[in-house]
Amino acid sequence: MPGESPDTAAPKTSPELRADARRNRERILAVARVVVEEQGTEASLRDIARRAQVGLGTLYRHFPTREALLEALLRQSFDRLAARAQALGESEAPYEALVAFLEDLIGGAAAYRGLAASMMATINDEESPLHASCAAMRSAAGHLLERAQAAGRIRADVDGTDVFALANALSWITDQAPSLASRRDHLFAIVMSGLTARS
Amino acid sequence: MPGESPDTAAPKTSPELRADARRNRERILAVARVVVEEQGTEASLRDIARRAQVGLGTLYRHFPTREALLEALLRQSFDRLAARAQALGESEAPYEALVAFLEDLIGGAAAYRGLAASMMATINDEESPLHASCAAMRSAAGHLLERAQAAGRIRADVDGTDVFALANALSWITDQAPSLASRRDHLFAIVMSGLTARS
DNA sequence: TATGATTCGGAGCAGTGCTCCGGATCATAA
DNA sequence: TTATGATCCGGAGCACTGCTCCGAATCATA
Repeated sequence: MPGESPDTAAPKTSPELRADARRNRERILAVARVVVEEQGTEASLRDIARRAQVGLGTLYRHFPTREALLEALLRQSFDRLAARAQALGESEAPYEALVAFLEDLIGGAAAYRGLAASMMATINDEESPLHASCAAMRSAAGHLLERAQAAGRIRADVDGTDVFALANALSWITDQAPSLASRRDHLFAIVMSGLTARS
Repeated sequence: MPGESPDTAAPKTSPELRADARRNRERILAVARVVVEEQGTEASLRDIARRAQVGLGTLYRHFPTREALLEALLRQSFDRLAARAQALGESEAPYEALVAFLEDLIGGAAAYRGLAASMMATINDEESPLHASCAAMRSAAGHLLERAQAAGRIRADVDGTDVFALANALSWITDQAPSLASRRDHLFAIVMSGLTARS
């Protein structure tokens, strides 16, 4: 039988999950979304497995690390943000486009407590599953920044990482002290004012 | 004996620890300082007890909560910062005094990883042992802010909590991404620029 | 030196992340 | 339809965490 069907026996790159596996994967994701919303990105994985009526091993097989699970939860949001940046890149108002994108980014980071920290961690950790999709979004956003700088609206001595870090830092403030949530827009305006180029 | 010496027999507010207790307390603090420097504010308390050659119960008796231990580690720094704010309050340059204080605050928060988060937590948690000493420092700093605002150098629509949150957020950035440590002063300048009053 | 209050130390409980593998489940071929 | 074998599941188990509790050791005092 060695020569029978070498091609069909070849390692499949996307192995078409078995029916039960597919079901479990989706249940885990659905439950994870709820639990992470409740407990933040540091939610108990055991709890997620329990509430998904799935063994702990099953969860770890589908999502080997916590970041892998987060990535599955967030990929859609990242792609949406990247697309948003792309769309805003066609806009005629560079500064306003950047502001609109950052508002979106900061608002998105508020979805899960601890998300800002997770995103910051991807800056240095190239191995993180979150790194790729997050970096893609950051690079798309980089265009908006450069355009606003070229238009003379944003000071030239900042880069995309600076702005990304500041945006996450603002999200973090609300994470830590929910009582400051009402100040978020105000603090954002202050930071934007600091980023503005002076003549 | 009721009338003998009611005062000396009265409940002692600071119960003069026993000799061995005093020794242990100091050893724990010394070790904790090292371990927290290594592992951050989330350091393993068991590890601290082990390295202090002390039982876990002993550690918990002297410091019932993690915050209590942190408070003991930080009280001196808080007092120093409060005194610094007081001293700078006499200065003739309100804006420069505020900047100097904030630089000191941010630099201090860099001592332990996670410290910025711990300080932010005290804003809402009045029960935290850190709350009192931290609030004292904040109020001392409040004067510096008001003076800079009265001098027309800082915009009037921010309060002490806003500035405190922004300062901690800057410390947090370095916490999360040590690679951005070199940008800290730059990011601080940007935020200060945002806080500056425009004519 | 004996007594009694203080303090110590770590066993124990419930939780966490993560690994590993015997057994159940599914797809497929007969 | 049934048997076979690859795939996937589930949870016991390990090492760690924070925290409590109480018998035993230690200290101060009479």
